[in-house]
Amino acid sequence: MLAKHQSLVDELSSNTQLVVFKSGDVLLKEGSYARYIPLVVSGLVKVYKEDEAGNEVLLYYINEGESCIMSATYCLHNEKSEVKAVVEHEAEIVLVPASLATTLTRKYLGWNEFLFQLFRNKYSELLHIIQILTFENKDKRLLDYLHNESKLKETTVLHTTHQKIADDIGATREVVSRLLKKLENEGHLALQHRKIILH
Amino acid sequence: MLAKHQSLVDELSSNTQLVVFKSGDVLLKEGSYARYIPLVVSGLVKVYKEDEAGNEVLLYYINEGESCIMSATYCLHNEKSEVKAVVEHEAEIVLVPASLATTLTRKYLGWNEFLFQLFRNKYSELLHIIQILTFENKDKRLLDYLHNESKLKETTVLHTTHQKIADDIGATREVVSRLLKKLENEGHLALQHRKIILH
DNA sequence: TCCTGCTTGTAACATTTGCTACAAAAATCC
DNA sequence: GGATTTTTGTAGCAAATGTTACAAGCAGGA
Repeated sequence: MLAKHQSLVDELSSNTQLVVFKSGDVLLKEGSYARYIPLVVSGLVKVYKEDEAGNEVLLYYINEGESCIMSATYCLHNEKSEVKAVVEHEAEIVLVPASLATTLTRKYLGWNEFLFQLFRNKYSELLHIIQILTFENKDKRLLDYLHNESKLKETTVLHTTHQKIADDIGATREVVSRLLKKLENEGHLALQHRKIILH
Repeated sequence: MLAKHQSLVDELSSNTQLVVFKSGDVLLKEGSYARYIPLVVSGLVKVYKEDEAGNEVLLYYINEGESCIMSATYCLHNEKSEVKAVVEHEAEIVLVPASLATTLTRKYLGWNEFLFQLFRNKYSELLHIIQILTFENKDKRLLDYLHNESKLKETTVLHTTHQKIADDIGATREVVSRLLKKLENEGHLALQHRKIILH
C-alpha cells in the first residue's frame, strides 16, 4: 500500500527507527496518549476494547503492512486512546512520531490515502462484529473468530486454549467449551488438547 | 467544523446544490454505489447495518453539520456501501459529487481533517455499541439507545413505538415491551401510549 | 358513535447464556 | 515416576432472551 509512494517511504525510513517487540508487549494502553503511530512491518498485533470493569474484547488484528488507526487518529488530535494494542507474534514495528505524522499528512496524498483505507477496513470489521453480535448467537461469533484467527495465522490448526478464546470474544470458559463441543459435533472442527483443527 | 475554511466553503457552495429530503427517504442503500457525499445542513439521518436475512440495526445518527462517512469513503474508492442511510426528520442536504470530493481531498487540508474527525467520531460510537453488546444485557442497550435518541432530538419525551425501538436495536417487540416495563419499575422512565418520558 | 387497525400487556414455554461446583485428562516440574 | 498445575468436560440450576399466542387499550376514519 505504501510501497507505491517512493518519496514517502524514503522520508519514513530516514526519520524513524525499526523496533522489535515481543509477544505480549503492550503497544498502546486504553486511556493513554499515543506519541507515535506504529507501522507493523512484520508480526501480528491484536486490538482490544476494554470497559470500566476490566473486561476486554478483541476488535481486530493489525497485520503486516498495516498500522493502528486508533493510534494514528488519536495521535494526530492529541486525545486519549480508546483501545488497547497487544503484540501477538514477535513484531518489527516502525514508530512514526506524532510530529512527523502531521508533516506527512500535509505533504503526501498517499499517506492520507493509506490512513483512509486503513480506517475503512477496520470500520468494516467493526460493522461485521456488530452484525454478528446483534443477529447471531455465540456459536456463530465463536466460529467467525476461529476462522479469522485461522486466516491471519495462515493455518487451520490453532494452538490456543478455551480460556484465551473466551477472553477474546467476551464469554466465559464454560460457554466456549460447550459451544466448541457443539461445533465439533456439527462437523465444523475437531478438538484436541490445546489445539483446534478447523475443517 | 467546515465553517473555519472559507475558501473550501465557497468552492462547495458554488459547485453543489441544496436538496430537501423528507422523513423516510433513503439516502444510501446497502450494496449500492454512492455517487455523491451528503452533507447534512439541517435535519437528522439514521444509519443502519443490514444482514442477508433483511434484519437491520441502527449504528448511529448523522446530525447537522455532519456527513455520511461511509458514503464519503466508499464514494472516493468506488466501492459498494455497507450501510443504509435513512432520513429521520426532514433534512436539507448538500450533495457533493464524487468528482468534486476527490478534488477537495487534493486541495484542502481542512476537508481531509473534516473527514478524519467524522470517521473518528463514528468509529468511537461503533466501539461503544460493541462494548455494550458484549458486556451488558439488552436493558442497558435499550436505555443507551433511548438516551441517545433523547440527546439528538433534544427532548426527554420520545414519540415512538415499541416496534420501532425493537427494529432499531435488533430485538423483538415483546422483549422491548418487557424491558421498558422493567426500566419503568426501576424509575428510569415513564411509559405512555406512543410516548416514553425519560427521567 | 362504532368499527378497524395499530399498539401494548402478558402468559407460557423453549432456547441461550451465565454461574457454580467438581472431576478427569494432559502437561509441566521436581 | 510422582506431585502439581493447567486445561478440559460436564452437570445442574438461574437468568436473559426469543417465540407463540392471545387479549385489552387506544386512535383515527367512516
